[in-house]
Amino acid sequence: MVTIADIARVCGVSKMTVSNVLNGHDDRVSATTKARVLSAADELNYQRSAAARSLSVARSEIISLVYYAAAEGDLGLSNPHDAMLLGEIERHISAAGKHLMIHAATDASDTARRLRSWNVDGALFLGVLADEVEQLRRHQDIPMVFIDAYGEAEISTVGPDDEQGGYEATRHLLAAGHRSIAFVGPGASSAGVINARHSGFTRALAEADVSDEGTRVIANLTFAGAESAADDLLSPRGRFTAAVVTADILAIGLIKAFARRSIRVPDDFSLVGFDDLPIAEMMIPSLTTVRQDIAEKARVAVELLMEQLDGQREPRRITLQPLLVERESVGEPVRLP
Amino acid sequence: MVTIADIARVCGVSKMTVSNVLNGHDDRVSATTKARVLSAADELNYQRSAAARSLSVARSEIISLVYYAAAEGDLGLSNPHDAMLLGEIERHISAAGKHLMIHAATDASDTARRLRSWNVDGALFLGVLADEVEQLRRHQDIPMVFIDAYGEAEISTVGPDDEQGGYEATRHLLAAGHRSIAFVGPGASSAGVINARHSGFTRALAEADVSDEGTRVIANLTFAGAESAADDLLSPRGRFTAAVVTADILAIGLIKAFARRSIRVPDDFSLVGFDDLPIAEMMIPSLTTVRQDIAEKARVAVELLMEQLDGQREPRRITLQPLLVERESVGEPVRLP
DNA sequence: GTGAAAGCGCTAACAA
DNA sequence: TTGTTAGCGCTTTCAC
Repeated sequence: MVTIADIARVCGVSKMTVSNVLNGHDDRVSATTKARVLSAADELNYQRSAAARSLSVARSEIISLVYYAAAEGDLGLSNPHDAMLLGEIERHISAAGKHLMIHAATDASDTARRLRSWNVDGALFLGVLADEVEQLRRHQDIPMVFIDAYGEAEISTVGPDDEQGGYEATRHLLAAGHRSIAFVGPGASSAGVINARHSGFTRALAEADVSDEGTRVIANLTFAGAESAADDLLSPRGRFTAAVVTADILAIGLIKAFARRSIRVPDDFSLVGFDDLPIAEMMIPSLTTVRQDIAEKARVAVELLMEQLDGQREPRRITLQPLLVERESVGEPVRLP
Repeated sequence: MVTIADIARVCGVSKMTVSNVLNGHDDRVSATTKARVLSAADELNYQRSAAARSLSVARSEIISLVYYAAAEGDLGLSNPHDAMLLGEIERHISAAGKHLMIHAATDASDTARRLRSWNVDGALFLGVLADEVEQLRRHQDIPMVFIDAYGEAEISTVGPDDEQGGYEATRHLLAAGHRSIAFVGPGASSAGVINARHSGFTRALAEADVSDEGTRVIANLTFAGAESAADDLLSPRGRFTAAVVTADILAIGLIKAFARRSIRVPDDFSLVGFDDLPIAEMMIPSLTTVRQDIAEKARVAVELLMEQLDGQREPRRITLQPLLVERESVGEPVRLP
């Protein structure tokens, strides 16, 4: 391994001079020695040791991305949304000259330990758990930004305006003439995202003077979940003519489950999804859905983090406007026989 | 920040003793002091500095996952396959007590630089580029495992047996009675994966005494790509009755494009995909496809890497057996009018 | 403009 | 069983 000592020897200067050159402290070194050092560094293919630097300046230039994986062998990172987000985040972190570590976490203290271990400069959190933030902060008070998180804590967050998304999805169905609209999503235990979307749903119904009684249908984000939700939606037959579905993947499952029951979308039943996954466009029928701008979300998340790294202390909460993408899964209401 | 010096002071022992305790060098320390040190460490909420340790032992416990993102704003990590793989890899790396850094890379020397910077213990490569390995190794000779990579280089690799996959997909169509079968995938410039699958395709056709002349159809993995491929497949009408498609996502696009042209799958045309994405099952029709066991791939990749970290020098090439998952997208051949 | 000394937190090697 | 010394590669401080 080649160190600044090697360069110093080659150039006949001290380590300090080399260090100054390499760090751009131009005022402390003559132009000629600078050139000499630089070319020697290049010659020797020098690469600064991040660990050594980190140790001596007490900054690591590492950003951690922490995502929460439910304990049960469930791989937290398994959907296109997360993948795209991660890819975008990596770009911005790299562009800022920093390094990205990722890890799944199940509990806050373990997470804090790992962040401290590398003296991570800042962390991005993906998923739930905003309320564990205090516990985290107690151990490790570094800049943190929470993505798609809900909670009361005083933290920087980025996420879609889910209430508005739920509202717009519902308005769209109402505008198409639907009055018997279900809200399909994971159960109560789940994250605030769902609740926010549900609030928007409720608001839209209220505005239209439509009751929301008995409209909430629980469905897990699995095939089986879609199957059983389909049964719920269709019994009794004609109970609902449309549904706001909290995830495209679930809407897709529903379309499938409906097909098994000879219910066609949108002819017999209308659906609005959430996310606008790449496949939403490719489905038959293609999915009308509420889009999140993932690239924008990543950009803002990193920006908020950098802001804090630059000294900004007050947390900021950014909500991104959702966009309703109209495609083929919404039609006029039909009463089934 | 609390260091071993703090613990040493509290316990009235030397730093060395603390270090020994913390590293489990039980033979060098009495049970009682060990207990004292341990409880003090716990008390003070001590966390070892990874940077300091890395510096002193010349090992970082960092594994890098490098994936290649084409230059053009294309986010390398955007599909479920990569996301799931990444999630699984993280699990294994974490379980092994190591840390995972990820970064997109466009050229080998940049990549090498970053690996050296953190003195990364080993690296996993996702995607192409196996042939740049020599260039990488020249700069940084650490354990490396290439996932889904093709090339001549002497390296450890994990990947599906694509030739076999292509073979089985084609056999399946032949068995269903098809004789006019196309092979649809990205162009020649693309990775070896495609070529391997194509070899399997050719082999199956040859065995069945079917000519493969003019059977290769080029299609980019985009919507537009699927559209134009659909045109190619259907002109002249009836040229093909089935296709082996090198990616589920492309097969899905094709189904859609076909639908626009009133061609139904599998009634009018049969398709076999590759990957078995989660949505493959959810499509209408659900997709017959060649599955890769992603979790297994991740497991093996990490295993190969650990092997090398443990001193194993000869590279190993592991191919994973593909599994043809029969679903609804293959039917009997029909000559279109 | 340049350099020497000290120290970041840790551990390997050697003494005691 | 425990402690001392030295050093990993870098930067900060202060002197020249």
